[in-house]
Amino acid sequence: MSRPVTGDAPALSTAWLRVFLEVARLGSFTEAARGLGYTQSAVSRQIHALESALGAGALFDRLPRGVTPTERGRVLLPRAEAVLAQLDGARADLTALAQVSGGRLRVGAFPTAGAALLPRAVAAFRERHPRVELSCAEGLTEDLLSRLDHGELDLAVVSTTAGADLAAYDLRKLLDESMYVAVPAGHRLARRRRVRLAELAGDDWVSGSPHTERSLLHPAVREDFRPRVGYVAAEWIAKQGYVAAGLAVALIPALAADGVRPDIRLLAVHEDDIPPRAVYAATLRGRSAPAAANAFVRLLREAGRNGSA
Amino acid sequence: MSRPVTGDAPALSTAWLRVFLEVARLGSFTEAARGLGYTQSAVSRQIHALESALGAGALFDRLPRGVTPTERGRVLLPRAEAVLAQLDGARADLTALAQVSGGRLRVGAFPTAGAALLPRAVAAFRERHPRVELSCAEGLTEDLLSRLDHGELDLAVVSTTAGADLAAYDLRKLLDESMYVAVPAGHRLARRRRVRLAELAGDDWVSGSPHTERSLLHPAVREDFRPRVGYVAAEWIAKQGYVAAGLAVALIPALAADGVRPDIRLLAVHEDDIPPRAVYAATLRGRSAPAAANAFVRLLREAGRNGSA
DNA sequence: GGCTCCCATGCGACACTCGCATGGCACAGC
DNA sequence: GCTGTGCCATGCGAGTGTCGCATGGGAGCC
Repeated sequence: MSRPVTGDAPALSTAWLRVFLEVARLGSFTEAARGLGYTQSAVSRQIHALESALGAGALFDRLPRGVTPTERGRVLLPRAEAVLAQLDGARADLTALAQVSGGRLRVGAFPTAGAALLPRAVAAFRERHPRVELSCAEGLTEDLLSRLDHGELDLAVVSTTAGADLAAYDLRKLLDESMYVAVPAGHRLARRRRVRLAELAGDDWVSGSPHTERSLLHPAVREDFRPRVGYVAAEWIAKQGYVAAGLAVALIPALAADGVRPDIRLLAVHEDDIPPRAVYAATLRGRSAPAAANAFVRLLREAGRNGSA
Repeated sequence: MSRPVTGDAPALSTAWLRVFLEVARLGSFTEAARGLGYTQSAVSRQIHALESALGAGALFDRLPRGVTPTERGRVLLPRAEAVLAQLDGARADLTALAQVSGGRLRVGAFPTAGAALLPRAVAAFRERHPRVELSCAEGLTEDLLSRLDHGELDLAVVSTTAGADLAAYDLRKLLDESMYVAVPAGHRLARRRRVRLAELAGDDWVSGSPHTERSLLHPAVREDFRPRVGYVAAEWIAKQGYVAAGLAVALIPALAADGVRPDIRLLAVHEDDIPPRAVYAATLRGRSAPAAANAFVRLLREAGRNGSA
């Protein structure tokens, strides 16, 4: 009904095929046995087993001075070689996977990770495992997890912000991401290293959305801190413009803190005001991760340690 | 030193591969077991055996609701299919050989067989076994046997004339070939069916060679019959010319008796004068003949029975 | 005619694979 | 929250297969 081929044909051992090829090459059961570490009787039996598994008809003519393949044997020869070649190829493929010198890896990451974390890990991965086909995609955490579910991604770099159900995935923590406030170089707090958000209650804010619920400011809002969003800009490069011009201040995740323009200062936000976000590498729950994914996670952690987080 | 691949890798059973593919297709050990006629435990063990034969690393992730191939499993999938396809192909090749619907057959025959015996057998063979690649070569018996020895022929149609050592071959008798004397229609014995050669002692003969030792006349020469070779012609068509013109008589083997021109009569020679030549199909001693060769021999025998011999 | 070389086969030991039954794990439903 | 269900893993005993050892038989060579 379903499978077109491979009916109830008797199974056979690949050892038989190896013995078959060696016998054909050497023209002798005894010689082949010597070469393969078998007894002559074992070779004789294995050839007999192969002959009967393939149906009536001998594969070798037994001559007084060795053996010669019959017509059937000559026909089987290239097939047996192809079979063993495929098996060798399979083994090679698998060892390549184990040594992370083959296969592919599809990584997804939330946008901020693309600033420094991901590029660093990708660069290191490309250098160490150049033969792995690596592809990176950007997306929001929810979207990434969905693509993970659909088998479109092997690994997703996500953060705990969204309400997504991370418990349904295997997580490996990469880093805790703290938050900064970007202020213009001439700001009154510009010399400080750390601030409480209440100190900035009077400033105008530039944010990704006019509604704080949908922006980075969301976890910071409380009674004594209701930020006034004076400007809206989604891209960090635009936010920088407003900040540098002295019009507003802005929140910036630590992962995006690299390469900020020189006329802007970054002040660490107290973790009681905005708790650090955990950044995870997520894989499907219960699924064993590809070796390449494990190697990539290792490099992501390194990148997280070396970078500012 | 010699073989590049297939080191001492552990052997594996093709049954494991079939089970592997079925499990991958159905996503369940239990379902695969049902379809293949195994127990679930047997499937579990076979997959485990395959996994350990291919080195560390699982091929399936065991989930609460069935299994899913791991990366390794996905890589192995096409390889396993290729292996089983090659095995199916091998089986198909072998059954084609057994049913004489494939393979090749190289036949050699001595020249006279090409007159009628061989063409008839070839025609019948081509009709019944159109997918066998059949080739025919002509040659003298000694030459044919040599080519058989060198593996250039699968089957040789030979006769006992030459001093060749037929005992070194496997022979299957096709027919006993008697000899005829060709005489012009107006010859004094033209109405006879059988003659003794002594009755033709006074006639001129046309023969393939001026020396009787190297012609068909050789076995006929004795004290009371020393034929006078008046004309020499190698080709039977030329001999016919001399005979039809009333200039000479000629010996003709039964196999060449077909299609003789109407102004010539053929008289059977008494077998005491020239003993019948045995015609054999020869194959290498001890070598099992291809199925196509056996079929061809059968057709040769039929052709020999139906033709004039 | 004896010798040698090669493959086939009976024998006992060992390993493998099977089915049966049970156990463990995770999810679903009451 | 607990039990039921579905799925895979595994211990056990029986049957089969495969091995090495030893021997037998057939064909050529000296």
